[in-house]
Amino acid sequence: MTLNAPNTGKANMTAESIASALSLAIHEHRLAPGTKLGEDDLSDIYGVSRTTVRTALLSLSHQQIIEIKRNRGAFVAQPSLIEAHEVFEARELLEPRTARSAALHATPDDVALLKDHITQEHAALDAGDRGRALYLSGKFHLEIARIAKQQTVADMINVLIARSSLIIALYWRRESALCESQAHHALIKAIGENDGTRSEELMQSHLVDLHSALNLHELPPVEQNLRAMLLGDAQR
Amino acid sequence: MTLNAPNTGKANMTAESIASALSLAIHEHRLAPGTKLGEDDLSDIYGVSRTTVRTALLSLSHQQIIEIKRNRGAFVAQPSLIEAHEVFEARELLEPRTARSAALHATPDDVALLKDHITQEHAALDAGDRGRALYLSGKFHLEIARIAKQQTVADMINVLIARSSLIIALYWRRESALCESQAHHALIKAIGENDGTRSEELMQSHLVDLHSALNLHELPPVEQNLRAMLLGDAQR
DNA sequence: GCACACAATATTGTATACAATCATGTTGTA
DNA sequence: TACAACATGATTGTATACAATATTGTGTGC
Repeated sequence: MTLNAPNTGKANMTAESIASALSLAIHEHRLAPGTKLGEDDLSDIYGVSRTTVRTALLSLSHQQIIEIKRNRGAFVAQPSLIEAHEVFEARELLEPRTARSAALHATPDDVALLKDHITQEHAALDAGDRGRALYLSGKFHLEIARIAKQQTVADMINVLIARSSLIIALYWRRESALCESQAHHALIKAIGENDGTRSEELMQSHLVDLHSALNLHELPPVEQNLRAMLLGDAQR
Repeated sequence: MTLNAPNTGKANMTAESIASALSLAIHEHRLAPGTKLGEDDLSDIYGVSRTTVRTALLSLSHQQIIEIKRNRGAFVAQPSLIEAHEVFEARELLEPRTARSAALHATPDDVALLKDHITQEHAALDAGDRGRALYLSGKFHLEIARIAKQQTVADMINVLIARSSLIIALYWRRESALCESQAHHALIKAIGENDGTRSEELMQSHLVDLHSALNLHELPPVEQNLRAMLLGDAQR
């Protein structure tokens, strides 16, 4: 298993850093939806007591990144198709107008930071690290909320982005990983020109685009997947 | 201190029920912003170990209802003025369009439920229980999100409502507690007529109205309050 | 008498121990 | 052989014990 976060196993592992490490691993699709997160395993891996692990898991469950089933343990969340739609609908409520606000607030430094983000994302893609590219792509959206100076909305978007990553793991249809790069470039341009209206429009259409790239008819939860795996695709 | 939730001190107190009890107490302004929530006190009150209390507190801190300061304990949150504006801005992003959606989904039963909510709220006001009336008023907004069948957005609104209650405790200006009753009645009417556009407009103006009822120049955090309490209002 | 340092106390943070629950493997019986 | 009841092991839930940190009280030196 690949849980090698930056400081795995080292000392000074707080509940927060463990939560971050797990969150990153899930973001980057190193941990698949449905994966069991045993407390003993994690306490061994990170060298802390189960108490600390449980705090971290509780934190992640509040972000709906993992699901804690009573007396059965923690599992990487498997958003249903309904939840998937809800998440993208929520993003469509929050992000377009946040992008407008960001465009009005953005300084040249902000724009440079966004460009740097895209550069890193491309570098990750070139290195074949799709997971990291996806993570950085999410951070791009979060950065826009930060520029808009709206921490409360940024926090909500952050959670929605994490859940989006799980949704993409389960329901993504398109093959090309580059498909959104154009949208992000156009957004940067509009934000750099302090064009609020255009930024809002671009964000809106970008999100609709992402939303429409979901495979709406796939049956995701493990049980159904098990069916498919055992009976072959014909039964789906 | 008045922490007498429905089943205070009784058996079968889970972390969740403790969190609910505390959340309700904060909602109803029985616990003021800044109040220290000592772990030993709570474990005595509810008859559980500190472990259970801590999970409850952690849950509330994730909703930003309380603030946990490392090595110093948990306190009822004291949103800053900036946060106050952010919370209402976020609500203005989410709730109007959710109200529209609710209007399109609403069944007669839903409308009856909303009316019942208002009746209860009036009853609480007549009984002089302003705290409970405020709580019910918040639940009214949450109910609309539920009718819209958007759990993800409903969860976010739920958190924002709780924080709004704290904000009202700190920054509320108006005297009349009835001021929003009209707005809620109008909303029910529009939703009952399945008039999405009007519902959205009404919710928007209702939120703007609430937002504008905040005292923008009040200095809230305890430190300043302490100054005021010790030096008198002249120093503010 | 005042400020600073130090000690005592109280409270939180973390680890460990025990209890409860669930999953699984075994055995007995029809 | 098939099924059910039971026993075993593993894993989570809760409580307690210990360590670390912050707060408060006291004393000493100037």
